Amino acid sequence: MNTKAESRTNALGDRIRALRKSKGYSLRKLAPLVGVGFSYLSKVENDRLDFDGSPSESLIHRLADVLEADEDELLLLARYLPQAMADRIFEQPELFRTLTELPPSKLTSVVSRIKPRKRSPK
Amino acid sequence: MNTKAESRTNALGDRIRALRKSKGYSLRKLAPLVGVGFSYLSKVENDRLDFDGSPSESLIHRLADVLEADEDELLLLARYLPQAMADRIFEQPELFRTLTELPPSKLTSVVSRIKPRKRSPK
DNA sequence: AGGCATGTTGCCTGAGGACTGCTACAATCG
DNA sequence: CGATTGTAGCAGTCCTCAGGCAACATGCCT
Repeated sequence: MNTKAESRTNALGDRIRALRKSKGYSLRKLAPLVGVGFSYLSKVENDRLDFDGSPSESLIHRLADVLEADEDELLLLARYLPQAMADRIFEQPELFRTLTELPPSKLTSVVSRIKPRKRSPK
Repeated sequence: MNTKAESRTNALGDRIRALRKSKGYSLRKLAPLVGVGFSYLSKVENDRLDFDGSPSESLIHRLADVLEADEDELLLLARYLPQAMADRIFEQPELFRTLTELPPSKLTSVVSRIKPRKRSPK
């Protein structure tokens, strides 16, 4: 009943919109800078693409570039694997299989041991 | 100078061929069981697809099925992320970013601490 | 030798993805 | 008010992917 469209949280679009606004760009301004039409950008931000899926990886790339954002963050929101991550994963697959099989809580604790930082309250 | 074709080690094709032979299938026997033409299978095994890339995820799936192989293993060889892994990664992206940024040796040691040993025969 | 099963390769095509490029419309604002 | 902005629909384009097909080579068996 819901291929996507309604109800889906849409983190990517929201993030892009926020970035765009923070730069003071309108859709019509930004579009040519990343080489697409403004109406397409609108659809991206609202997660209203004709088909089901994300915009191309290369568009994400250009957006990160122009909006001076963290490319990997955007890639992940669009459900693309950043290159560096992909390399590591496919290089040591079993290792990551082990990790993904861990219960989330344990995984989190393991990582927090490695990397102390990362807290919530500001 | 080398889009791919030559020199690439081709782990996926080799693995599929091994599995196929171990089941005593010829290309022509196996092909209909996974719903593709035998010549396409040959290309898959030899990594001679027209373009650069892997066969479809769904073909990998059917191959794992028919050949009674570990699906995730094949998916990873074909550079597809197994669903479970993808879910975890996109669910907790920063966590995996941290992990992939670790030097390989450290990552390995961390994991081996979690999972004692992959070791040993029954 | 012939025949047949097997594997390899090059060209071809159909479907779908990633957009373009309009157009029209509603809301906002200065 | 007019100008700017965002939303939406839809036809049409271009390209890549995934696989099909026919022809070819090679081996093996009696």
